[in-house]
Amino acid sequence: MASIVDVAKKAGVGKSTVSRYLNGSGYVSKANAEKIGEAIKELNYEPNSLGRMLKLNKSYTLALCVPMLSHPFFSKFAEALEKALYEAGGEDLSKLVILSEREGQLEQLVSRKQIDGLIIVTHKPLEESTLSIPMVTIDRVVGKVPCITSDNYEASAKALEYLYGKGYRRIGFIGGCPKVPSEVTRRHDAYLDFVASHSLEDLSWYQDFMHGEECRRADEYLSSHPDLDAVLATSDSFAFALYRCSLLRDKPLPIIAYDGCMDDWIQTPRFTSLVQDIDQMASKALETILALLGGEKRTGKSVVPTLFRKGDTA
Amino acid sequence: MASIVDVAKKAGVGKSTVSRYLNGSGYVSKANAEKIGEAIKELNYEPNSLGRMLKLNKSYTLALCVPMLSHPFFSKFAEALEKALYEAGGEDLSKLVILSEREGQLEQLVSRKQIDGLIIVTHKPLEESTLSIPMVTIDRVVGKVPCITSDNYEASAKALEYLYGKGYRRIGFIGGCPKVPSEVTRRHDAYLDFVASHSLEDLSWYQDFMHGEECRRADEYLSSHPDLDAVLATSDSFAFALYRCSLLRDKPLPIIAYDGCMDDWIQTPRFTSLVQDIDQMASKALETILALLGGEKRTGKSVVPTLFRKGDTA
DNA sequence: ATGAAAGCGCTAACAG
DNA sequence: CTGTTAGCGCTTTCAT
Repeated sequence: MASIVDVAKKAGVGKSTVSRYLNGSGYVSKANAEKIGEAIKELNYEPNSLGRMLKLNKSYTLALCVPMLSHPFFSKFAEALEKALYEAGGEDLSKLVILSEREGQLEQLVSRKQIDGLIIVTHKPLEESTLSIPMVTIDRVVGKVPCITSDNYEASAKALEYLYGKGYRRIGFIGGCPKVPSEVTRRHDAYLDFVASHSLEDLSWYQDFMHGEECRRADEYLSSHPDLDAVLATSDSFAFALYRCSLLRDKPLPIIAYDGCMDDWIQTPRFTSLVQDIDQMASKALETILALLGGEKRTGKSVVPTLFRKGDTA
Repeated sequence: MASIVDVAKKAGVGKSTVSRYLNGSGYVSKANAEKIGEAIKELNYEPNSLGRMLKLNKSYTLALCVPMLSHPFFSKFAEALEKALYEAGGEDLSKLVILSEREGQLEQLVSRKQIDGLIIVTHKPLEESTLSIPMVTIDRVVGKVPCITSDNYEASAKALEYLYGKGYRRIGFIGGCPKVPSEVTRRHDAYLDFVASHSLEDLSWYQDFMHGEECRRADEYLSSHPDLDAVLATSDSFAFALYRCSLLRDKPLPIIAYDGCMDDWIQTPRFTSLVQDIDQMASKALETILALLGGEKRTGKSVVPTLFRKGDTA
């Protein structure tokens, strides 16, 4: 495996000249540039990133931490982020490592210098040490850490008004209540404001729960609220669960679903959905973390608009 | 940030002793071990992986290359692999980077020493240079590269016999035909053998296609085969598409679906499915690549049994 | 059992 | 514009 000194030797120059040539920093004479280019080609030289990493004390690696990669929203997000990172280019920094919520793993990766930056979609408590590297969150509120989110309040309000406009009055809400400060609570805020301002009854189910329990929760919800006219569900899973349970009871309940992530796989029912712009959220997250990595100070939240998409369920 | 020499100084020993202490290689006296342990604690020392990486010329990073991370099968696989990797432990080597099929990216990562091993689920043509590092494939056949797959032939045969046993005679098959040698072609082999041995008509659709076209393809398939009794679909998406299209035509067609990956999100219909044991495939893939990394020679394929799960669609 | 020393491949002052 | 030099933090002979 040829190294930079081999190239330098072959081209008859010093290795710093080769380094400059490689990085475009500093000047290299045309003549030398040419010789170096040839040497590189002949030797089939590829820079060894490990050397640069050590020297620069950077791993050229970003980590994405998700609660559950197999969840359609998170896998879409991860996919979009990976794509955005690739497109952002840069000689190196083309690696995205995926992590699940786990005790200590993130901390170790950080302290051992294996990752440069962190994108958090989890709602797991954070160790302080993690905070020492550039970080951005999705939805989650952590001190002054930049947060990318969607217009949860406005989108929810719009959906609820839509249902109201259709004449529904017993309008429900089902969703998981995060254990840590998060922008997604704005969806429930919108619901509460909505029922208050229209003098409607609060028919919401808003609690902490685990992925996988959606079906049971939806069933319990319908049992305790037998006379709903329509529901705003905060995830595709809840929407499907509600749809199914309501169908088994008698009529399919009008439903608006957050996300609408599964349309590529499921054609029916086509839910009326509040579609988060995952691509844009990923791009903004990346843009922010790259800025942070570049030394810029960033803080506060960045809001991405949500798309209301009419389907068949409401 | 404390380095190994700081620890050595504080403990009053040489840095090689600290290194030995850290790696458990070679001997270090009880007395020194204790002093080193204290120094590490006091300094809050964490080894910088970058140094080790350069020295050992290893990145402690594995790459997983998938066609589409948002596809339920692939995201489940990635999740399982990440979990298996974490559980395999090892002081370092806890990183999994996710890559999409893309021109040149893999090659660059390899030549720049940014990944040590590769798990391939894609059907993209491979550059030769990529083959220079340890690699394992899922389903795909590439020379002597170890391949993890499921018992595609037997599982398909069993499903087809099941349909036959139910009295169906006009049994169809729909699936994508990979462009490169792959174990999944065994599913179609099983179908062809099945219709031949039972003197049935070959009613299969088996062509190359793109993700996202399932619905249109299914519709075309039903148009050209209006009198099917039942179908074996090689993916959840095809199954859903068929289900939907057949429903719109008149009767819901009996369907058996490969994968059954979406049961966590969709409760209805519950497809009768051939469920691949993704966790086990991921574990085997990891076990194999770690063995390869450890210098073992491995080759040939490793077959994981598929589960036949009765649902409501057949 | 241990320390000194060399060196992995690269970048970045610095002096020319 | 360019070469020399000095490390980045770690592992690993090799003497002792």
